[in-house]
Amino acid sequence: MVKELDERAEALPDHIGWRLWRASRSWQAEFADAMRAAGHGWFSEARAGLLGHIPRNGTRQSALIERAAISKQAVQQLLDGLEAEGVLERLPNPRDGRGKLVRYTRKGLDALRDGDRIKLQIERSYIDRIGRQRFSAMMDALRALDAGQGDASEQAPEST
Amino acid sequence: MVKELDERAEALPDHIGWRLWRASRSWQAEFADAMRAAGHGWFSEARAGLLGHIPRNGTRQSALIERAAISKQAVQQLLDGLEAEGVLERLPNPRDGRGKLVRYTRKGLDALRDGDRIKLQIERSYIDRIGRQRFSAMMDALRALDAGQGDASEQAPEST
DNA sequence: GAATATCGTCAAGTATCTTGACTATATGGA
DNA sequence: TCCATATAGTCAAGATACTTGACGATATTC
Repeated sequence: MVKELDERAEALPDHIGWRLWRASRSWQAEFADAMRAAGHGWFSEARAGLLGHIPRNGTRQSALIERAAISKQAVQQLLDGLEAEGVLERLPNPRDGRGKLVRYTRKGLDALRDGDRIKLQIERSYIDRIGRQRFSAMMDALRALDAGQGDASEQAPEST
Repeated sequence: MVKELDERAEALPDHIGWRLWRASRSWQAEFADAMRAAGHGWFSEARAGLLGHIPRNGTRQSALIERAAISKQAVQQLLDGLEAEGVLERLPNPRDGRGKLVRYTRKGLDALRDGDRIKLQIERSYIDRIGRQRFSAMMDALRALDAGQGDASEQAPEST
């Protein structure tokens, strides 16, 4: 092994963007691993990002497009995949002949239930690691930040 | 416009994973936009993720592969792109005929300097929005979380 | 009912990753 | 000194997650 000078204390980032990125990636990876381990092999982070915008009672596909910060074609492709996996289904919108409604299948709802359980487990592990007070302070700050931005959707608890 | 019942208060997520994801995405987008606006049109989030692992004094390519949590081929492809953009250069490692050293070009160092400036601007805007105390509490919690995980690299301030 | 906007789809291309196979060099003994 | 094995990097092919552009069908508006 060639160990040399470039190997000494190489300074790595420590700013809010880096920390958020690390924490987010870590959470995503942990969650996705647990979901796949729970039998939801179709789960991916991109799909999770979309599912997070689909409430349990379903939504119009066009509403989804407004919310997710990606192109409508990307939304459609993700929906295609999720529909093919049997997680979601698309129905014609009885009130708009152009539109479609997206809703969870039984399989999708099962996944949401497992997802809720896993989220609580991860949250507990975080609280164990850094303490309830620090955890709460972090959530508080993150909520406050998000409230300040607001690209449309701002609401209360639920879903993936 | 067809406004119907599915349009009422659709519950959206509010758990730590969602909040981290939102905050991280928001920061990344703001930073990348500012970088591109500053003339660094080659900048992307994936590239930023790699650059964050390259200290200002350069590194061995293989050290980079250990740090970034992606395959060596992915690292190589990102390096190919960054080298083609003239942001980085790869030199033979004089102490290891197999290896290469990665270091910033003048253009790369200029980008790092602008990046530092932009990071400070974003940080200030965050502090303005949620207050210094909440901001510090958030950083503290994020650092504590990261320290608990540790996939190798843990160090002090610097770089993208 | 004609102009315009919205909803969804199809097609094609790009960025960012993956795994597998391979070459070249280094290292650590017999 | 030579051989076995590990390490550093590359090449090729493919998957996933996006993008923009073009389009048809239905709604809305005047």
